[in-house]
Amino acid sequence: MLKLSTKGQYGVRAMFEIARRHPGEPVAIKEIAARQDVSVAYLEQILNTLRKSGLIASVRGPGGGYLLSRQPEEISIGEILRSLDGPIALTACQDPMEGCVRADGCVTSLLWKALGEKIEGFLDAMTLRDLLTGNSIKQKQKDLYGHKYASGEAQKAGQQMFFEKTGKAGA
Amino acid sequence: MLKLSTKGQYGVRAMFEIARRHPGEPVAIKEIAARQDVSVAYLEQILNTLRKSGLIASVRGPGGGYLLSRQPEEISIGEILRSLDGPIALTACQDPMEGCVRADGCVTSLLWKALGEKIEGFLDAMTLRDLLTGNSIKQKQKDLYGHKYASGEAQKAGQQMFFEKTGKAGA
DNA sequence: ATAATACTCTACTAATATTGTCAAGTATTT
DNA sequence: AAATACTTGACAATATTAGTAGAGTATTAT
Ligand code: FES
Ligand code: FES
Repeated sequence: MLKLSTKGQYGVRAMFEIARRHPGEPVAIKEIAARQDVSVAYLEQILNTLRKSGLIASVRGPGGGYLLSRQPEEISIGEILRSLDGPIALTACQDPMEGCVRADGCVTSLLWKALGEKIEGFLDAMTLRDLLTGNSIKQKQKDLYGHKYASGEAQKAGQQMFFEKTGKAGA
Repeated sequence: MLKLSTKGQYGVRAMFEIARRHPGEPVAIKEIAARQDVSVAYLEQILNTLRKSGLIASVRGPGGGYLLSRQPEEISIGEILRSLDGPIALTACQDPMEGCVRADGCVTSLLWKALGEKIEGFLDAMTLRDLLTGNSIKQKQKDLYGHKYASGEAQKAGQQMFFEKTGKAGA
């Protein structure tokens, strides 16, 4: 249960490949496809979406490819996944597009909401930079757990979110 | 993305209905169906699975129905969901049944693993008792966040899990 | 210019998983 | 023995995911 789409997974891995060379030469789609063992056609679809979301930029012509639009520490995993798979919506009731009439009287509503925010908090706090430095994942988790944050963007996503960001399922 | 199946959702709500009357008379499937607005046939399927997992027991004959097998504080949401939808497996690589050869060389592996454990920790720490008391969800979250746990079962699921439970994707 | 390289876009199909229904059967109690 | 209620397995409808195909556009090196 709670499966992540391959699109999302490939997207994150592709972004990682692009981030590896940042700042530097554009990364060709062909190269990413080879490294990550995904078809070029499928990757095109994915990168195209990411480009439209403004996370990457493309350079055409020979020697062209993709570049990060921002610094690695300014691109969170959460953003990448949302761009490709839409917002996290554990249940139909939590989906901003659908909403639920009963929400107030429903016990599980709070439960799913809390979980959703917890997940989103994690994904928004984790950036490409964290992936690049690799071993920082464990450290970061410890930080998250111990109530402190390591990298810039993260502060927005942590503690505050858990208690203040309530405008989501309200509909 | 990261949708929870209706099966899982209905299952949790059904368990909640059963827990409401605990300890006491068995709860008829018909009653649950009416309260939660789910078809009897679908619920039968769900409750049957839960019974086989040992979370509930059934009483036959007139006046029969379903009862909790354990105390509400001993039944976690995580257990309910795993029973109905199988283990949490964000990616194929994290799935205990599949595993991944590349796991060691893959950056995102740690990421999904960490997220999966975070989710599982949350779901295992949350019990039917918490749903019954309702307002404790917020409090519990605060507890979780602040590094302490409120109810029995929870201790197993929290801090330890984040740093020690590593046998999952190892395959 | 023009060929080679590389990104862009839309549509479509195949596979899979989810969601839920149906019907016949078994057990228990009044 | 009749009513109630759980039990089981098969199956159909639907939705989503995953991935392919192919035609097209832009850019640059020569
Ligand atoms: S039924 Fe919509 S929030 Fe529970
Ligand atoms: S490809 Fe299997 S862990 Fe990354």
